[in-house]
Amino acid sequence: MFKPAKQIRIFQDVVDQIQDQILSGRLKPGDILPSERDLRKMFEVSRGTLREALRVLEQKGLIEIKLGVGGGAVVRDVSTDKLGETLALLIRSKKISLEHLAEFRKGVEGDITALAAQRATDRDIQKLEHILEMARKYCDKGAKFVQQFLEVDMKFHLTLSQISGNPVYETVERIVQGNIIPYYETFLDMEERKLRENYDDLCKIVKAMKQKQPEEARAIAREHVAKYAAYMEKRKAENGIQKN
Amino acid sequence: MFKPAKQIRIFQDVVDQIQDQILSGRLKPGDILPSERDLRKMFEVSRGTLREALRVLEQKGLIEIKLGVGGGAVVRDVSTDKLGETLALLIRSKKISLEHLAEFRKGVEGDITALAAQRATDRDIQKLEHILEMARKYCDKGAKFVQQFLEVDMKFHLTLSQISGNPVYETVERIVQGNIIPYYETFLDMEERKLRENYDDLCKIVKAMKQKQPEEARAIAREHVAKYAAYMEKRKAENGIQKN
DNA sequence: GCTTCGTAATGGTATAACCATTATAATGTA
DNA sequence: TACATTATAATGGTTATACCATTACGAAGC
Repeated sequence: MFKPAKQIRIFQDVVDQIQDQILSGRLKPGDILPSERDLRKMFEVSRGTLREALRVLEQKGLIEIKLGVGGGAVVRDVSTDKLGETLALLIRSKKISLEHLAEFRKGVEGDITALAAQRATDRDIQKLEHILEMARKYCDKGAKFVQQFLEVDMKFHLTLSQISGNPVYETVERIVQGNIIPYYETFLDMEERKLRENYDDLCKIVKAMKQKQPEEARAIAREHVAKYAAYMEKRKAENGIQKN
Repeated sequence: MFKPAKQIRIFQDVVDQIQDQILSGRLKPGDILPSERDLRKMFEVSRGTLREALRVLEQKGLIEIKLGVGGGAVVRDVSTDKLGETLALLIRSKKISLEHLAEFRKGVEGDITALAAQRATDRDIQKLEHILEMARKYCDKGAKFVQQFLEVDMKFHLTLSQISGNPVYETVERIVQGNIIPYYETFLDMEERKLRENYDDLCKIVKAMKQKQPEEARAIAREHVAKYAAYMEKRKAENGIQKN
């Protein structure tokens, strides 16, 4: 019937107030909040309580703290970093396996590619072809440049997600890549044949996009991801056996 | 060449130590950490510093604090709650629109349904048919039971994500639903005809699943979501005009 | 055997002091 | 004058201590 008359935790009230100011846009990225000692007076709380509130806001990714004179809490642009961090926690705690993530990526990458194929401008295609050129360069240089090749491959897919025009896909792509890559990076000794195969896939995707065939592009992208995941899984298994 | 000799922020070291214990499984969900005063002594830090560390861990969703005797920091099961909260921040800060989220959902829901169609056991189908029954009940009762019907619809899709066998999809489904529903709930006056149409879609999905036709199921699911989103967008627009 | 109430453990808050870092201004030097 | 050096003060980071609020548990009383 009634709500408790007061907040149980004062610092939570401080968090809410500052967060509202940021999300409503009254505090913009780059703005610097008053010093802890000044804020303390405004909110009429102790410095410890205020600092607990700042820790929460910092952890939420809404502010970052700078030291020294003129330092303080700087309002950040709300970003997707924290989403990635939380996902990493889920992976580390074995709630989510890399196989599951790879399967998810297969679907998402397909959707992204199909959308991109529908919406790509000539300029977008040019951008992709430029990336393809770089990919080819590293591909020709042989197996020693796997690292660089894979970075370009990453860039390719990230660009596709941008072309899709949907920030959700862009975010998801970033998060998934950021969490899959580090785990696979141990097995970077990809054969040159595989590299070439990978490169050919990318070319086919761009070709399908040019011909405005979204479903064709989707199918290639799905296969592309599936092949990559399967190969990495194989290597992982081999490596696991070696360890015993 | 060299890293700084010490952590700049002591509480961060405390956070890392406790987090490692949790993620490695040495601290399990339900375990209670020593009291602040005891932890303070173990880490050899002040209580304020320790509390800042606890705030960070709490915000990460790794612990929750209980008051009173026998209270303290209880280790939580690493969950997906925080992912949803962060996404909510992105929506509130206008980085992501509901249209974008709906488009994303269309793709994901399709993938989920296709996977579920491949992997559903007889028991899974039974579960879905039981949900369908409830949906039909509310559907027959007419437009006054929209709220209940939509809850069942939600349950249906969540169950599909479970059947898919991939926790990533389950997580994504939960997050997306948790963020789309509240924004649409304002326009709950759905017509009975729409309700029936919605119900028919669900039936068709189950039918396709029974016949082991994943691609058919995918197509229906995609259309289903698209229709729903379009309808809600229409209502939102109407409502927006009324407000002027 | 049940209720009531006191007690102690524990998280939440406040205050005051000091340390570490850093931008800026003051000072010194070529 | 121009540049390097040093002092100063602002600001976040940490510590110590005390007190308040909440809550489980057991003792006292009915």
